[in-house]
Amino acid sequence: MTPSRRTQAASATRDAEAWLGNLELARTDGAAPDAEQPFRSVGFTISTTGYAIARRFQELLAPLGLHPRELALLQAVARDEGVTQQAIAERMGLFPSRMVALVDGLEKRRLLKRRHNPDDRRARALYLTPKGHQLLGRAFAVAIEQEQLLTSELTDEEREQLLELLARVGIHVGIPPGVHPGLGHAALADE
Amino acid sequence: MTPSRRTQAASATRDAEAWLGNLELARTDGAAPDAEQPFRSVGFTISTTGYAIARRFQELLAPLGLHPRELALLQAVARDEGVTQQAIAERMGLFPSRMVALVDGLEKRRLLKRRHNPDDRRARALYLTPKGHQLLGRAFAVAIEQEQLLTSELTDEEREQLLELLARVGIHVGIPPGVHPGLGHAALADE
DNA sequence: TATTGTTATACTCTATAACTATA
DNA sequence: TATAGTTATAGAGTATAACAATA
Repeated sequence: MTPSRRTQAASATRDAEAWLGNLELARTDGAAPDAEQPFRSVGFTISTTGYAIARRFQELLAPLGLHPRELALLQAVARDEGVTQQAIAERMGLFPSRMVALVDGLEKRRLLKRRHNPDDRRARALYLTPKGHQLLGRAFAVAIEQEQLLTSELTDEEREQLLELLARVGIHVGIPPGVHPGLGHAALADE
Repeated sequence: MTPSRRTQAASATRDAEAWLGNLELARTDGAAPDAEQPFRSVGFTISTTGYAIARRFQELLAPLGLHPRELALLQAVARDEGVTQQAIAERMGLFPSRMVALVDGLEKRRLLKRRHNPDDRRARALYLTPKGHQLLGRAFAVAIEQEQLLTSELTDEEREQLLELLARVGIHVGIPPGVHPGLGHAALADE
């Protein structure tokens, strides 16, 4: 049933790596890894689940012709029309040279456009086109749909509690307690 | 205070990407992204937290000269001494050609060694050296230390509940309910 | 003829450095 | 002289294909 090992790979969308996905931790007391009672690590579980979610989201986004990174850029522009490329590059933790290619691609597809900043003709201000706004809306719909699926097994209370517990864990890896949109990721981005 | 944008990058260990780390979702009802009440997405939060955990783990592992992928390999061999490269490659979702480089590196460092399988002289059986066993032990110690830090703010009950809630979310992205060590990641690895 | 492991090659992605046009 | 954006280049990392030894 397993296809030949030479062809099998071609189909896989095996992009990054499953992070800790292949790692199975021993029990806390240091017993042998194959001990009877399995120890489920919180870190491992969050990491694995988070990877699977991100990956699925990327798949859901693909039909729109959008990579998560592109969506992030579109959203950053929508939130703050007229920002310069550099400002966004800094906010997203990208190199200026990467920004160029990223913006090029979206501009070619008429999702956003560059204009010269009249005050400083070196700088390029970014704006979404109507088509960009529309696609952004569709991408949000996808995200919201996934979110609803993910939480479909949870009551509102459980959902809140999950977020609260995650926050208490996240503190130890540099995720600020009150994750406000627009500020949340900054700490992550620059170490 | 910000260093020149030309030099700043050199220091960054900005490896993969922050997945959904830059993505901030709108509210469920589709209101404007900058609406007053922030909506915290479960998918976004798990993904971001999991990425930060994996990344921190990678940093903690670096002083041992070990990449998570190498640790995964060492552990797979420890769990099943004498396995062939191909068996492990399949289990870890790696291409045979990638396995070669991976094993080469670890063998050069005397952490494991290849032997010819007497039954089938094409196949190479993998074994850990004592040094490999020792390093694996140290890596586990690091993992356990991180796990303890991550859960230091949680009671045992809360920890169990967090795992339970995560499992209920994970079902929707293909993570099997009872994540037994040794089986857990398989579904993820080959789509 | 098929299979294990290997080597060689091509391709993608990202980081660094050099360049231009403005300031 | 410094800065925003761009282009060009080099370096990882990874997938594909060709190959040698063995079955």
